[in-house]
Amino acid sequence: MVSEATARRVLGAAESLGYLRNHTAASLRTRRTRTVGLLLQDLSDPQSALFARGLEDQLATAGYVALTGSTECDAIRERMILTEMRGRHVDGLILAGRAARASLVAEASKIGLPLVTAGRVPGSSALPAVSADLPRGARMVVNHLAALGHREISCLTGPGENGRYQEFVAAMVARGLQPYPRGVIAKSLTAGEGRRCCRQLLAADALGTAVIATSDMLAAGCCQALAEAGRACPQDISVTGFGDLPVADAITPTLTTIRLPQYHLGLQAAQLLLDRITDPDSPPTARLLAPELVVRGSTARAVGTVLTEDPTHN
Amino acid sequence: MVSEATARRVLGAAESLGYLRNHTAASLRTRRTRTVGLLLQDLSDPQSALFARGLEDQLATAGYVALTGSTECDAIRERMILTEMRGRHVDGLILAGRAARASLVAEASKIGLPLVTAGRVPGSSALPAVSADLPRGARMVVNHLAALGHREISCLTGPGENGRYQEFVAAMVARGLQPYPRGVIAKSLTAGEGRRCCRQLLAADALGTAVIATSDMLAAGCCQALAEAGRACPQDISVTGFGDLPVADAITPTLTTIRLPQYHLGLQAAQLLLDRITDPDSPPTARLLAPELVVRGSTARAVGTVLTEDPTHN
DNA sequence: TTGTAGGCGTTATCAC
DNA sequence: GTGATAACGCCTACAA
Repeated sequence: MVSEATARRVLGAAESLGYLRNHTAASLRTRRTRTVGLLLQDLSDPQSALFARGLEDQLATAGYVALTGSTECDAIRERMILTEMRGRHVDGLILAGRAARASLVAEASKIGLPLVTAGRVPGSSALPAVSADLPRGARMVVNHLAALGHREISCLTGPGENGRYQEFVAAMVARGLQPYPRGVIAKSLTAGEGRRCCRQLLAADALGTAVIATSDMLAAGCCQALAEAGRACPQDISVTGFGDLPVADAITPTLTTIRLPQYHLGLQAAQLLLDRITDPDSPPTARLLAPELVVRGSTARAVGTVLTEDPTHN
Repeated sequence: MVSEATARRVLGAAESLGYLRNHTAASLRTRRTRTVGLLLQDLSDPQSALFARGLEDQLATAGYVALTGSTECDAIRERMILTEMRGRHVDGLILAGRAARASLVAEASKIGLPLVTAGRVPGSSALPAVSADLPRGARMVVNHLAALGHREISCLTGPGENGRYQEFVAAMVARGLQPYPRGVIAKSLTAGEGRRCCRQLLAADALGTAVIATSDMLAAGCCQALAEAGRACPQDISVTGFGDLPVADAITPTLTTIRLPQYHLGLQAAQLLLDRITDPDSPPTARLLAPELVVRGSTARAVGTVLTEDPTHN
């Protein structure tokens, strides 16, 4: 109706005159706020923050912003946050990580808003979902250790990491190994707990030649316990982590671990939600993102072993 | 005009009927969105995330939410984020950490919105501000080391940490010490760079009996370099960090460091902004929050020294 | 005190 | 195509 160039000129002039479209009024009229709600357990968790940053970046490309609510997996908080977001008429919701527990997913679904879950193992639900390929990550670790000649591998896990632990067990079984001994369970995902559990395994002489920890913090604690016990890592015992937190590169020895694509998960979650908002009837795609094996200094050949395969190949 | 109890009953009934006040319409009418903008360098930085979480919690108590924008200290991004937030009619702005550089503060001020800066050393500006008491943190570290008998103390710093470094120098001078030798400057705040710089100091035999690092990550790298060089920490050399990141508790030895009250800074920043929104003419208070010395395993008495004062007292 | 109408700034519709 | 007009849902001022 009017040439592209002219349109631009007008818009430019408007802007230089200080005009800014009133987003609030537009939202009221169009019933779209270009705002989405992000529910996660705790924004201050570094992995969550990385996810949130990815989300922010992708949403920004479409003129969207996120409202973040930390649920702490508490029903009261969840209720309040959901109410707040409904009142603010968000265009969609993202449930990330542990916050995406069944009860919340159910409650959020009832609202009838586009919904995406992130970082949860895709279940039976027919929701769009993004998550890291945990089974694959577990296989990468197990294959790496197995290729280094490790046969007696213990496993250290903690609260909320049972999914990861199960994947490790499955990967070991697939490789003809079995956890040695049964997994040890920390009370929290802290270095202190990793240290304590590792000491316990040491005392029982039940470490094997390698320890798989289901999170980097536990692995870091493990390395501390080994150091204080005078056991050399990786010469005597190999240790692996999971997550590739900043800590992985900062401990001695540097930690071999699996890098989870948190930032990328954020990008993808945003895109999936934007797609859903644009076309609510689009099929609920699930996206699985590949993790990455980062080989550093905490893994080495099992003592008295000859290499038969490439430990960096998966 | 109507009794409190009745009002409650009506509101309760309304809610149970599924009524929710339309926030958008209310905002249009009242010209208040109960939304504030948070500009920081990078939401995925764990310290920033902790701050953002504090902000979120405090804002929530007043029915406010935050829109977060990661500026990366890039002028283009800053402009876009500011425009977006103006368009969305945020009620106020918070500039946190490195994002609060002079040019942005100036540009944001022009908007004429309530403004609070956080995590920057309070300058001459007449803006409300919250920040950690860096000079005090530096004194705590220096006093701790001095009380342990350390006299030859080297200092390791990195990009963006010059303020902290200056505080350390001042604290040392105040204690009658001088940095030994001049501070070494890492190219980034990573363990790798800390390792590299520490190796350099080791090679030049210029470490002294203690190393002050201006961030935990550099300190962690330092510990790695010492371990690989066979120098015992803390028996031969003490190391201190700054920040109390998760890594501080996960390395060997555990790191003596200064805990910065990031979460609390977030709470306070939110409160200051809410005050300013309620009464724009209130005086621009500046709030200084006390850091905390966390003594762990990386500091010990300097060799051949007798304790003359309590190193945990400040 | 109680009720009602007008307007916040957009956008979408509907005549022309 | 183009231009006027109503409506989004709430708040507030003013009239009854």
